[in-house]
Amino acid sequence: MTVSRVLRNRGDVSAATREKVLTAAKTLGYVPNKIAGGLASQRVNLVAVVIPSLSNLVFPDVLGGISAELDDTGLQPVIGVTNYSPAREEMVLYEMLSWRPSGVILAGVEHSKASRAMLANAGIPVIEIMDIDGEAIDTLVGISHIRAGREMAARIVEAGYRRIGFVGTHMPEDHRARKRLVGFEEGLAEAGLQLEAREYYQGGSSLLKGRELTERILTRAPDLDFLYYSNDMIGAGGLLYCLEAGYEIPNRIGLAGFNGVDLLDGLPVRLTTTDARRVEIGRRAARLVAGKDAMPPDRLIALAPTFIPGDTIRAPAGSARN
Amino acid sequence: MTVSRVLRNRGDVSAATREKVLTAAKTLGYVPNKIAGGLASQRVNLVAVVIPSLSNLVFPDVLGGISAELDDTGLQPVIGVTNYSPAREEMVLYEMLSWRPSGVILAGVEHSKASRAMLANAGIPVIEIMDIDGEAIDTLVGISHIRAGREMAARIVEAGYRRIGFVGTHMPEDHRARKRLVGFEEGLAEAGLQLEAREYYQGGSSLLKGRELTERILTRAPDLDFLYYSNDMIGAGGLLYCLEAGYEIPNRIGLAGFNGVDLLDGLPVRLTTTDARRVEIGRRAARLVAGKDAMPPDRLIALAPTFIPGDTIRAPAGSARN
DNA sequence: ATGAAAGCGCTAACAA
DNA sequence: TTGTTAGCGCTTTCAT
Repeated sequence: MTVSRVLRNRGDVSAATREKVLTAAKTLGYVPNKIAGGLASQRVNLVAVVIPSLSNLVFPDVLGGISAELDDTGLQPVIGVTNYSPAREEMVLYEMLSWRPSGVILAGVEHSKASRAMLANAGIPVIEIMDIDGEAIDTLVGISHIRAGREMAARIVEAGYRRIGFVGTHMPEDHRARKRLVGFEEGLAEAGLQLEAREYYQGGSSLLKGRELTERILTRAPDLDFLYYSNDMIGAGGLLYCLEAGYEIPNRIGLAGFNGVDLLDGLPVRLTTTDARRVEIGRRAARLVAGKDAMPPDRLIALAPTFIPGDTIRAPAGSARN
Repeated sequence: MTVSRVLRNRGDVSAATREKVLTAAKTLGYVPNKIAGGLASQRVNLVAVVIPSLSNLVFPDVLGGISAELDDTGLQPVIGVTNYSPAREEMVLYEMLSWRPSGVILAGVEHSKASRAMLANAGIPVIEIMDIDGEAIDTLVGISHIRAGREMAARIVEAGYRRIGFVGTHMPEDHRARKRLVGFEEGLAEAGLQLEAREYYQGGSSLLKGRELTERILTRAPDLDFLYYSNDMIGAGGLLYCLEAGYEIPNRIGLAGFNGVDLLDGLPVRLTTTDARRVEIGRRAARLVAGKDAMPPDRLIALAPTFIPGDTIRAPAGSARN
């Protein structure tokens, strides 16, 4: 009926009736039923966004990018959280797809067979974000974490460090952290080096974890001259520990994290890290599902992880000191 | 038809046909259409959760509580973000209510008239969380931020501090931060004191902001002996600044934040703060919408903000030192 | 234990 | 420019 036309600004409606309908709707407190609308039109203005965690500082940034880019499109993000569990991811996807969203944005390229099948058959754009080291279901937007790890290794070696340790999460399902470590070790190997020590932890990242792990690894392997952390939060904890313990940074020991979170900008010393391009990844993914950008012909948008020097790594050997 | 019965484990279905349907569904990659289902049944397993921000460390915790408690109920949270804008909140609510969720959980008690009307007429449980200083639409779950501010003032005065400054956000729409300050000033007034200086900032909280503001306020008012921050993140930044600047903490100057985020646990010195009971608030709200708990007769679940002593406040005058 | 049929509140196509 | 009508894919009720 005409009401529908008015509420959706569709078709020709006289200004008079338009006005009438609008005021009637307002006074009645009418809220249209999108369930019926969606059923009738076979279209729904929702974009499913599936991420592993909200407490990880990384994902709010991605969501920010998505949300900013979706804002003027009439599309609405719907967020699902998997807690890094493939089984949960499958459930969440099933739930979300049963609402027939107009697109899916999900973190990572590792998914259960059933999840992949669901997504491939959904008949909607599926953008896998954050990580491009893997096989796309539809389209990938992200950085190579292998490359990020490898590049950091190169910088560290170049700066003259030789006895290098790693501190990171032991979550088999955090594939991006795992790939960074793989790339990192490859990078070291190219220079004829290998990791001297590793320290793993479970659960969320916090300054405290970073401290504890750093103390532990330096107790076990006191002659380490560099520590690579799997994220900035534990890296910052390690940094605080080293400062207190009196290590001279970056000469006696260097440190690097990963992500480039600006929350931590005010630390006593700026932590060396890699910007994971989180906001940009969110934006690009959203632009694709919104149809603002055309799908890339090779189904891939690869961004470059960006090295952030900070103060916890020496200048490369042979370079001018500033 | 029978298929529907199987997929929802309803009614009597023979094990044989049941099996048949299930395998057929799996091989076809069938995903039921909840839009149609929702329209037919007039029920939908979604709970709308509306919060101001995701980058604020507070809300992921609340969401964690909600999600944990909803997990075994078949209900799914759908998250909407308002960026502290009442207009956006109205839009988000409109969108969400048009999907006829089975409940709404939203942060704060300040909403536009239209928002209140929508929610009141939705005919579903509406739980306003975080803040109980205001008029409920339906039911409130949270802490009194006025009380939180007032109690912190009492502790500070009791510990013998007298020249007190405040560092906080200047967001007119962050009502909880505003109320804490109101309560704080009331608390000071009861002791015959008033704030000696204030420093406001805009935008997100970070360590760096905390540093800068602290330097600024201490430059303007060098004889302050206590700083109350509107959250832990800027409090931590201030703490780092004071440590570096050589202030003796907590004797020369004391510091306190708000929230009790454990992300920051590993700071060189533990920041005095107030636990805002975020996870518990999320849990209780979720239990209400899920029907696990009965609605409280007085439409209010008031939790107590919990003082966390930390190391940045002196022991109360006259108490035994430990 | 299974099938048949009505109808949820809209949209889209068509008629007036 | 406005009104009419037939579904959208399920759930619910009733009949078998």
